[in-house]
Amino acid sequence: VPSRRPPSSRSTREAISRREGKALTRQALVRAALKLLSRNSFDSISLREVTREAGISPTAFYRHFDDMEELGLVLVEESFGSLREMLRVARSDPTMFGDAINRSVETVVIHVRDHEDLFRFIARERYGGVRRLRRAINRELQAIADELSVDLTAFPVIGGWPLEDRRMFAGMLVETMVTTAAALLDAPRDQTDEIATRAKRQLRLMTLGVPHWKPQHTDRAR
Amino acid sequence: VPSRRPPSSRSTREAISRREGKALTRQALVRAALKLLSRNSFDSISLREVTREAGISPTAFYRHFDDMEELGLVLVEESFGSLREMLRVARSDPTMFGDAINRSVETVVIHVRDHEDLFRFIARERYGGVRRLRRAINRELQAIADELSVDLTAFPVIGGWPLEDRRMFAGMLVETMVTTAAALLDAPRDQTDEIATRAKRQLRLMTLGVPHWKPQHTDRAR
DNA sequence: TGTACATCAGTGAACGCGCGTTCACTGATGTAC
DNA sequence: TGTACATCAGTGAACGCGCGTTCACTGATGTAC
Repeated sequence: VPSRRPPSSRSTREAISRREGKALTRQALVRAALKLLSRNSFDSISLREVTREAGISPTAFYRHFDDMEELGLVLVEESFGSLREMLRVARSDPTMFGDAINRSVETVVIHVRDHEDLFRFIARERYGGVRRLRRAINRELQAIADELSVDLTAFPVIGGWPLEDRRMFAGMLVETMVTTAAALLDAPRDQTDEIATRAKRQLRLMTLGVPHWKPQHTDRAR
Repeated sequence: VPSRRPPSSRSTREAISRREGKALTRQALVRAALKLLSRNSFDSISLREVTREAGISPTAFYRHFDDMEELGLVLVEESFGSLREMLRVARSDPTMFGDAINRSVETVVIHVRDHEDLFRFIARERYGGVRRLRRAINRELQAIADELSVDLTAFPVIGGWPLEDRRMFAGMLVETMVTTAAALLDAPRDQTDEIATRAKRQLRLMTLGVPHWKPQHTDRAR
């Protein structure tokens, strides 16, 4: 009668605490779900598929999540955790050269290739069939756009815009990045450059409009 | 033992040919699928659900489609059929006033409200879990963008751009429209104006960049 | 126009299958003394 | 340090259910004469 430790057991026989083991299994469930999500959408994968992929019995699932929807929300959290970390690193990476547009697009290209499952999940479920996931994802994207709108204060012309205008522009940038990521995921590798170039040109055109934009008056009383 | 004509039988007792009856049932299946798709994504709805919603037995499904995927592809075809018809009418509607941006956004707002299921299907399955549907939808969107890039020749500055540049711009416009439609569908009614205004401002900013864009040389030899 | 036969959109029963969830359980890890 | 007990992550059997698909069928519509 087998009943040993977690499915993703370390090859070395390190002593492993119950807490650590549980965390490992949970991670296995999350990774299993992300993997399955690259083929299907969230509301069509089953609890049993996830546990099978993670290497545990279906019933053990309930030790970690109440139901699939809760797993989905954790997926959103963890995906955006990774994404924010990437952005944080990218912002302060001194080895990146070139202007902001080229840098940003290249960053997206690299990270999409390195974390396909994660980006696919976000792109797919953003408009997917599960309301709470859509909400959670759009909330996170909005938060990223809001942070970006603060960063924009450091840029020449746009830095002087009122918050609301910077927010609009940040929204366009984030939107372009997400669309580009989705396009990269669905296209063969040899179209990578084409898609990246297209994104750069689109961003360039947007920035060309910036100096000619008349910021809206900050007359709060509408 | 009942075995009468189609589920969506005309209330009046008009004579109905076999061919017409079959077409009606097929339409009922398409409409049923679109309706179910507003709650779930395509790869999570079942053949039996669709037939139940359409009011026929599960087995009759096979008189119309080989399987669900075929129904999905028909859904794409018919959805874009309607969409193109809307665009055609919108382009030639003499009762629409205002500049192109306001007109376009207002057109999207009106049609999204009138055909929620249709737009939701396109937005949802564009990045959804069924490869062939994604492909089909993106092909159609590309075709719409291409048509638009021809229409753009009629506009002041942009009309002189080379095709490739107009295509890029048309792509941005279509993308903005799709995103706006998706946002409208997922937001409560009282945010309609806010979303529409945002779209108009984004489009305005893009067009401000146009006069300052340096069209790429048409040196075909790269 | 009437009759005999062909077509075929729709039916209901049946199948084997994977699903989510419950249950009582096991046995290693953790803790109290 | 050793012992006795508690905890709890994971197990396998079992359940009822909806699924996709097959099959032989029915009876109104369509067609040939």
